Amino acid sequence: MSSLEQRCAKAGLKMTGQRRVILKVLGEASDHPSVEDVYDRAKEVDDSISIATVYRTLSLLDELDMVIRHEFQEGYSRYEVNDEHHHHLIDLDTGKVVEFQNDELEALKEKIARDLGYELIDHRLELYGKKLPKS
Amino acid sequence: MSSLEQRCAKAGLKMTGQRRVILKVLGEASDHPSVEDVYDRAKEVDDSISIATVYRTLSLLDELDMVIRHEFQEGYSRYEVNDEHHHHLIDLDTGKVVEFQNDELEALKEKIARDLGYELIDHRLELYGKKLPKS
DNA sequence: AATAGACTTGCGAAATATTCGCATTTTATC
DNA sequence: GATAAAATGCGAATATTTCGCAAGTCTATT
Repeated sequence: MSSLEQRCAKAGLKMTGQRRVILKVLGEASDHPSVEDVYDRAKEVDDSISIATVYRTLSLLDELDMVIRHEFQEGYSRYEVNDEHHHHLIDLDTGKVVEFQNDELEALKEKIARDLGYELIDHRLELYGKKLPKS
Repeated sequence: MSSLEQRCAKAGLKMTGQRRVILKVLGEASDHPSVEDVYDRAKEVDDSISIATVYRTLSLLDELDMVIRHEFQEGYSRYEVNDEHHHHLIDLDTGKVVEFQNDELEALKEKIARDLGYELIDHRLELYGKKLPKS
């Protein structure tokens, strides 16, 4: 049983064939698949799966905080498994997504929120850039 | 002629009654109106205006960099005039949007992008928080 | 291993947000 | 004022996501 399946069980979700497939797809994805992407990959394993189930499952996983839903200004959502905290830099020429993490940034965000009188619950940061010529 | 109208003229856009109304609505907004909001406010001035025109105008203004389009994870877009650079903290209890600016943050973002080998073209940062009890 | 009952699924329809085609109107320019 | 290009309104089309419901499946309990 995968770690994702365990977390689902702990949340009281029934482990159906469709959910197992979707969790497998998510666990194996190294990109940030859209709902359609997840649907396509899941269909390769179980052709009978419906896109409504993919939507419903991803919503559930999002509520459980097991995945992160992104809206990279494309008009649709992309998902990734929520394990290590990080942010994204989107290459404006290729669409490639680079992940990064920065402790100084984390501290600064906390401080900004606190200074505004707020407890920081969540946040999102996206950088959009173009590749620099190698120097 | 408002400053927004001037910028439109400079871009070669024709100044129609509808555009004038939409620009006025945007210029007077102190919140972050959705397309529907802009449409409603514009209709109070000119009842014949169509929502398609509002969509088209906002898209144009976005391309011209005269407005900023936000997607605060609500399933629709909100707009604001692009004057002073700033970011947003969204109050999770009330939905209120607090604007802020932080130079240290700006410098850090530039540095992160550069270290990853990218020129920073654009970025977005949103903090989501809950109000701290006054101490 | 049969059963109950709640949960889940697939399907198509519906809801939402946004874009588009096209005939008509308006604008800026001459 | 005539002209060409641009903009508008309308309704239809698209795209993404949600929903209702009948049928199927899972888990716990006999």
